[in-house]
Amino acid sequence: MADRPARTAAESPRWLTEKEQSAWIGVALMLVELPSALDAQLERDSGINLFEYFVLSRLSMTEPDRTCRMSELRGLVGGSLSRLSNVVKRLEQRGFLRREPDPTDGRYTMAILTDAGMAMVVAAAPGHVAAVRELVIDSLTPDQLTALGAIGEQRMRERQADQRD
Amino acid sequence: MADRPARTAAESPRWLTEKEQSAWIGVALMLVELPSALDAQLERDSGINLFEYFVLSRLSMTEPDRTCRMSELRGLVGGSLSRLSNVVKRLEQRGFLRREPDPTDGRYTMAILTDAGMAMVVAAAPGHVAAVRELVIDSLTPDQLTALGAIGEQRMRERQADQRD
DNA sequence: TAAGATTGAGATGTCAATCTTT
DNA sequence: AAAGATTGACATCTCAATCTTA
Repeated sequence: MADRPARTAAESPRWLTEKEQSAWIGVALMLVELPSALDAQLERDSGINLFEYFVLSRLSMTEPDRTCRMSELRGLVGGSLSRLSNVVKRLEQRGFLRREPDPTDGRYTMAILTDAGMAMVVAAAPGHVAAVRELVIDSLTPDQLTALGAIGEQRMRERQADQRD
Repeated sequence: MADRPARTAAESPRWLTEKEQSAWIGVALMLVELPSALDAQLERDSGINLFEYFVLSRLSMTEPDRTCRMSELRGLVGGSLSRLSNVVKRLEQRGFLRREPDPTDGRYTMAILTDAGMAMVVAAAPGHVAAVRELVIDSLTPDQLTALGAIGEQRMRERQADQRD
């Protein structure tokens, strides 16, 4: 993911410094391991995966009626619209949310959290939060948390610009 | 992924504070978006995905002979051994590495980077490094980089303990 | 025609079961 | 029997093509 290949002469993009490289390798490992670990906890304890939880959780926070257009929801959870569409279909089949065309403009689809979906989020949250604490938050110093928060915010801002699908 | 569900009374695990929550949502978004973005660049420019690149890259750094047991390599790249096995099989079929049983102990499999594999890493690295800079490193302050590095390192240490498969 | 959303085919990841060597 | 590695079945993600409404 990072790392210069042994050594080569000609091409010189700005290689990573030692410090950058070791930081990046750590991040890369985190990218590989964190999702699996959080997936495993949720799957085991609640029967849903991380992305499904994230979708339900974000939807549960939309005011005032836990309802949201697919394209807005995509903005809240990241990833592609087709991925979201697949996941939402699965969640609908399991009764955690339902979809309705937007009365205002039939091109939009509204995703609406059901009571069962809300119950699922409420039931799954404690275990998930505990895992997030254990694997990430509680191992950070206040300064690190601040830094991470800033990184995250920036990421969220950049995301606005993107388009996929 | 984080976030308390509206509000509930009884169960009180240590919920995330406002600050923790927004930091975590940012990280969660990063977990969703970064791999796709890096995957896309590598796939487009070099025909391999992020995890494949990571495997080849880490193998290219093993001294002195770019050779490594599967189980050691798994430690270098994270993830499960079966995932690694699948990826290595694909990379072998494409000629980027080969596998041989360890002469010392037939239970081990050695993964050996071929010249073609080395050439692939060398060719793919500049574009990948540029993407890593653009999407991560260059948008961080020195403090943030330090923090991220610390998180990563810790992750690497914890990983040692894990066992999967 | 364009925007939003969905679908289907193919690639990849996961989990449990299996195989090989010790 | 145990360790290391692989396999196969199934779930999920991605990309391109399609469908619907405006």
